[in-house]
Amino acid sequence: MDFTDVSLVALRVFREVAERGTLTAAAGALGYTQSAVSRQIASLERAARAPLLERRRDGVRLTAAGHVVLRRAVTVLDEIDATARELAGLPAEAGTVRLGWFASAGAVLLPRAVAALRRSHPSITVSTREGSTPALVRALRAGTLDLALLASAPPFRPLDGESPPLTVRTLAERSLRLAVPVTHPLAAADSVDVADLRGQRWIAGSSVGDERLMGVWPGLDERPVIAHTARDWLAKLHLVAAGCGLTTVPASLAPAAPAGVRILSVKGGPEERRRLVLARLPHPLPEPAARLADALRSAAADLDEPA
Amino acid sequence: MDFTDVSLVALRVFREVAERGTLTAAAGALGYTQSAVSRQIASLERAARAPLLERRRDGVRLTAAGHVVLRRAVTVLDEIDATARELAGLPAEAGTVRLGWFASAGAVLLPRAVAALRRSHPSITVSTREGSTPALVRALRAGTLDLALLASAPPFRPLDGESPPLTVRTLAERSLRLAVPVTHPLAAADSVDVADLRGQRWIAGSSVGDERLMGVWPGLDERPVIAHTARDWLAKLHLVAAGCGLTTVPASLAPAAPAGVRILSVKGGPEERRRLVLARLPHPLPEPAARLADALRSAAADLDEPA
DNA sequence: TGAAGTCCATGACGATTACGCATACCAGAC
DNA sequence: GTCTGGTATGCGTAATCGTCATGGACTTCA
Repeated sequence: MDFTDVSLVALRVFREVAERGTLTAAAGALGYTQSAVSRQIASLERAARAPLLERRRDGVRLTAAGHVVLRRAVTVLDEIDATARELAGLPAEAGTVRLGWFASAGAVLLPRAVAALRRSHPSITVSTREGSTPALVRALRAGTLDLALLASAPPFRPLDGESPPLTVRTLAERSLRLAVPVTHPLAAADSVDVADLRGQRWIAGSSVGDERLMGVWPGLDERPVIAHTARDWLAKLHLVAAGCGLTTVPASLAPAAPAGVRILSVKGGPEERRRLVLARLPHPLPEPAARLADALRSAAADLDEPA
Repeated sequence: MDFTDVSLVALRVFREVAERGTLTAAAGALGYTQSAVSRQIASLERAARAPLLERRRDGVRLTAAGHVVLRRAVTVLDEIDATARELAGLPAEAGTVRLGWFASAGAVLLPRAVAALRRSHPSITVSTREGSTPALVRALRAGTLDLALLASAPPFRPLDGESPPLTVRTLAERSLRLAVPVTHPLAAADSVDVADLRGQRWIAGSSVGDERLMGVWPGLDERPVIAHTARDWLAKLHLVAAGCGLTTVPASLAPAAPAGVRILSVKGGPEERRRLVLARLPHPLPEPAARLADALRSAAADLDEPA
């Protein structure tokens, strides 16, 4: 079995695995069994005469050979899909751009930029999906996304160690904010001191295990009390409005705060800088993607100006 | 069955069929049965929801949809094969050029150009194969060749009706010549009159059926006597040397005439112009192919000068 | 320290697929 | 008619590929 005899479904499975980071997840996404995916990958590795995945506790990562195959597989599969569209008489998908975004960008920046783009370039179709930073980074590498809106915190590491490195452009850099109920004593002032945050009840992000505890003000010198955990921003903010606790929010989310919530800055501690960045593969960007990138940039700038 | 689910072997089979012009020939080349090829094509057409081949008495021709699929298939298969090479640690085949040639070019122009190129650009690898004009044209379209050296006779039609049209460059245009044994009465002069060709015995090219009878001087007002038929130039010329008959030769072959053969021009009839042309796909040429094209051009020019 | 959860690999089995063989069909040459 | 190109197709067999079920390695939690 030579590599020239690989099957397209094996390549498709491999791309999905590269994007999901897990055989099991890829199987779910494809409607296969984990077993089937495992076999497909095994057969692909046999054809390549080299391991393509490095098996780790929490899933898999691409090896060097894996990156080679992924890059090629993406162009092959894109070509096949383009053929299918061409045969079906559909216009080439030249006018669409695929954007991935981290949840914090979904409430304000994303709708504004997409609306602006629809006004200025009505012919461009934007399709987007939400995802975690690693998922979006993998999707960029797998060629499933053109652009990804990501959050980045100090020490502003590169998004992944792979090569070629992703191109990253900072759209906005502002300090982390605090969401408090308007009924809360702290809500009286425009800003609070970090010392006043001791003993508060917090609404955290994903349950636990995340490297840093999202939602709780970083660097507190106590073990925080987690009253609730929620991934969804709307839920989080309404929990805050209901007086269930405090939480941190990126400054860019401020315009979307519902009634009953005040967004404050926090003084007295180390500055907590947060970046909103736009990432993409280093290759030249297709035209519609470049236009969307422009729209995102100016939407981010507008966000900064009036503040 | 969607087109996105085609199998690579189906694409490979299809490319081979496009190149050979016949299911049976493709089957032979691939080591398959004609039956298997027929089924693969049928399955491909089912996936494409459109006939890709037009069945004719003497084989098949690509339909419009067939051309779409062929173009895509070529890039897909090339990508796959490049992946295989990359995985095997082989250098990308960037330094090689594939040339096809019509038999008349094989004795003089081809060896000279390849030798010159080896001197001037030793790092370029040239791989060549001989073939009939339609076979070479199909191979160009199937992406199996970068360049093709072809013979062309009035009325100098385009090589095929397909689009995009092939790029054709004339390397040399000279008149058809006549090969006679040195012992023949006609060999006394430098040229013969067309009237003297009546009643001669001829050595023709491929048996028959070819649109025009190769080897016999065109336009004779009699039914020529075919003494022998031979496709191979060495055989033909030695048959001439042995006094078995006369035959026509392209002027470019003159330097390769063996002892015992004289190459004469023919006066008194309509001028019989023959072109030696270099054909390729209209896309930009890879660097090594451009160098070989240069070498062929100058070899052809050198051939013309000293004449 | 044991139970439960994550992940991937693999043996057994069944359904589908894809091949080769033989044959049918069609059209042109003689 | 018969022969010689070509393609299509019924049939039997062998290989492929999915699912199911299980096992092994490891982490997390009580």
